[in-house]
Amino acid sequence: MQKYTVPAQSDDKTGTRGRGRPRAFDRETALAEATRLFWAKGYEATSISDLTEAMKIGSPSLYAAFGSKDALYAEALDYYRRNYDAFVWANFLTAPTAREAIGALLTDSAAALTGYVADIPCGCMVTLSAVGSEGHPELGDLVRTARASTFDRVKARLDRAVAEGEIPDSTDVHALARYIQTVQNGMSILARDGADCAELRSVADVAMLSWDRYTSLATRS
Amino acid sequence: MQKYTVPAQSDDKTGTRGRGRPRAFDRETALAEATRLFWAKGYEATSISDLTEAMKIGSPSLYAAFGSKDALYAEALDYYRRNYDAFVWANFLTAPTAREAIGALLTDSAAALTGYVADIPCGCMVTLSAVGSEGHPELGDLVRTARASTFDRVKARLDRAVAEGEIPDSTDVHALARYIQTVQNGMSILARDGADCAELRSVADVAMLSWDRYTSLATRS
DNA sequence: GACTTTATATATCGATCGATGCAAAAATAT
DNA sequence: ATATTTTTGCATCGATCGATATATAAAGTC
Repeated sequence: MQKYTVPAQSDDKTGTRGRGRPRAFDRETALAEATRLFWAKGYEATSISDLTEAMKIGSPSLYAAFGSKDALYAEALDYYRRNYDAFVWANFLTAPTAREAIGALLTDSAAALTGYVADIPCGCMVTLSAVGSEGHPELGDLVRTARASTFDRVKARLDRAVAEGEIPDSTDVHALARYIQTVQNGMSILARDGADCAELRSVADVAMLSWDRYTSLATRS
Repeated sequence: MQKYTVPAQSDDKTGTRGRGRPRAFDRETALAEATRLFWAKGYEATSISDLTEAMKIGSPSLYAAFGSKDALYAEALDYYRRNYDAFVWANFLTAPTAREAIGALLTDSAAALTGYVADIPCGCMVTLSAVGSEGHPELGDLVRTARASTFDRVKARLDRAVAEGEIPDSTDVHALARYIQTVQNGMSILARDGADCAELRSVADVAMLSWDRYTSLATRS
């Protein structure tokens, strides 16, 4: 049922000026290339020409397979989530305590955002996306929702920690979750500007000191 | 010596189809409008048409006065620095202790980045600028340098605090400064997504707990 | 092997991009 | 007043934007 297959390259060294259908393309591979391009350059700065060159297809194929630039970007965001979120969230989700979960989130973010774990662009595609500032309200909502999911996941974990008695009942989990989100967001910008993994790790270490202090305060106004 | 003046509006309700020179413009006012537009929408998403409309001038006037879109953006960055940096840095620079300086920086950032102190776009123009990701290396260097200045100012203040004995000699001021920079950067992204001043203030409060903990550790490996 | 379907490359669309030539009108000088 | 300079609005430039029409070659069907 898959519509786009790659038929063993069908060597197009024929003298016929390449017209028609000399080569098919793999949709997922093309989407991967588009994702990297959007990730590295952003939505506005990435043109259809850039995309077709990187995806090694013509623009009609792009539009037939993805519909529009907007729709392609939306699919790229989903591809990013499916393939790269685990780098940051895997250990968070399995950590036994909230402290270890948050620590893992920041530590793994330091590694992932600096390209330390794989050959990927620096910084988070979602965090650094400027889409939606004007002219693309739907995509703007999409990336804002994606950014909010970081907060939601962290806050849910903190709520659980309160329920389990790991941290005091009086803890302002909303403020603490916002703080974690802030630190992780900030790490993306530093990573984009060239900060390395060790530097972001030290930031994560310092950030966790607030956790210790905050969760050890028995009562708050 | 000023080249662009505004001659009391020279009411152009004349029947003559407005050709020629019906109105002069104030360069600084036009630059202010351009700055707001670049600030709110970013470099790529802001077109010359957007600019000329907001600045209420024709494109030839824009190019005569500023040279190019790149040059205008560079001037807008400078205008931003001249007019809005004080919101964030004024109390930092005059605070007697490093702790108060850092606290003021984060607190004032919370207010400034959310438009609490003036009718300005949310988030830092420099921090959120995606310029330089491709095609504009010179502007990219400019904004990266501007972003680095935050770190430089913070680190200089921390070095002074060490020299004055406010914080221990063994403090890793580089890591601490990077941490502060990270938090402030992250606040810009939250502000762009609609976080309000109170929320960012609570983030600043949590962030300062790391300061207290970090600077009270007598020895470090 | 001839016919139909599918998906591609070429070429190009109208719109808009950043950037200018030109003529007219305000400001200035004489 | 007249001439010169300055600076604008109008019109438009070539290039590129996102998106398509058309023609052609591969794959599928019989």
